[in-house]
Amino acid sequence: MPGVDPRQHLLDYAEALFADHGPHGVTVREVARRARVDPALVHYYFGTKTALFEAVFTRRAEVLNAERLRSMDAYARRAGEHISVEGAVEAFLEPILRRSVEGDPGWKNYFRLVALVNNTPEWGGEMMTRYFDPVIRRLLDILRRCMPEARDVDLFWCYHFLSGALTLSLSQTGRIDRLSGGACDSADMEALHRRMIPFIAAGFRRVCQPQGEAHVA
Amino acid sequence: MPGVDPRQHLLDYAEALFADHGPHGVTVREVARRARVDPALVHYYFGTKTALFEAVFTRRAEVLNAERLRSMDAYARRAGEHISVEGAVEAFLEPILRRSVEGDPGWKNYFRLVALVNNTPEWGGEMMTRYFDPVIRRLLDILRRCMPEARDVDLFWCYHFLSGALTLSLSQTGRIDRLSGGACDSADMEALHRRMIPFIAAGFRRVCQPQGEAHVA
DNA sequence: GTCTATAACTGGATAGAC
DNA sequence: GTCTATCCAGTTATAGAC
Repeated sequence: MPGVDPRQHLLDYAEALFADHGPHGVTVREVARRARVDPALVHYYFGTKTALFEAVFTRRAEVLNAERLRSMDAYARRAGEHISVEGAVEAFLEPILRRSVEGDPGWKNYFRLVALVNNTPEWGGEMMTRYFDPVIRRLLDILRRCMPEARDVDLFWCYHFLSGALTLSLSQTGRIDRLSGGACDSADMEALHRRMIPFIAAGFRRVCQPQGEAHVA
Repeated sequence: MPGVDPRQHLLDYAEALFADHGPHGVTVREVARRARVDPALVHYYFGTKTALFEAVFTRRAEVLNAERLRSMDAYARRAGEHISVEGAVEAFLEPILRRSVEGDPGWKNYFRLVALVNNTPEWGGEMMTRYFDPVIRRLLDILRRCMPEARDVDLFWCYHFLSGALTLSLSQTGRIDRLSGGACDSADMEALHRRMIPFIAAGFRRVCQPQGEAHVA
């Protein structure tokens, strides 16, 4: 393979395999075989299998986090006083949903991996915190401005529901396709986007702002 | 261990380990070691590691599904014309949340395992469908009566959000504890219950019944 | 039913030639 | 940087004694 960085090449295949089977379900040899790279080179580049896993997780996290912070800042500036729960959630999710809609297979694999990690006790609590907390705090800051009377514990729990709904939707298990007998397509990220924002925003309002539920911005 | 069924005993320890690390992260030897049972007996009782995993998953699914169907039927009878989205979701979730509140460690491990499976492409689509679809169809039947104008695709997507929010909440990764700096306790299933029902019900209404959002039952 | 022994194999990791 | 050869710990699974 001329002109290809073998390091990035390995990360791509490791990402896809880790997303399907989880780190324990993947062997270094299998990653190397798929990438048509010698198994010993995986250790040359990354040292250990665990380090390879961390490298996969880090690579896109940094790109994504930076963009999500920009997206929320831009929204807050743009909206000014007319800030809304829908707008905040939209700004938080947009960088993820846009990449999903665009269909880049690397990003789709990455999101499946995040979903798996998020729901696995062995890594979930620690890794998700380490990589994504700053972005979430920014979202909650904006939501506090929309709902000044919201209690922090309510905001945290509602974010937890958002996180679960989002990661399952990104995990692409084909679940909703089977459940609906083909009426829904788990790869249709446009359909997801249209429903997810109002669903989540309505939930936040109901729990965090029980009195003011009626006035939708 | 006198008077203990070694089969159930093995299932308990396998359940706990599978829930923590996923099937690939667990060895038959480790299950046997924890259960203080000879490794060869695992094969004697269950045949293969995969069969052990299926046995773990099946054992409680049957108990739980039967009770969830009863719970929803009882609610539909009791509520009659005054059926509500909140009530339907509550009836659907009650058998799960009650067991979580009661704190039986076996059930808590099982719920963590379901969360992990739900978000792993390797098994998620197939196993969740095979075990849980009848219960979900019953929920959607009741919701259709609450929201006659709801479209099926909307109901399926909203259920998907419910499923993601629920399984992440049951996965007990300690995520929300860290995120909230200790203000929330992921093991506090009462706190979960109080917020989850209104959050999910509001989301369903907003997406499936955009016109009638104002009149809460 | 239970345990010992072992077959047959695969895993991560490395030393060292090129 | 790349690849061959290999170490060795650990894997599922089973045969066969008790």
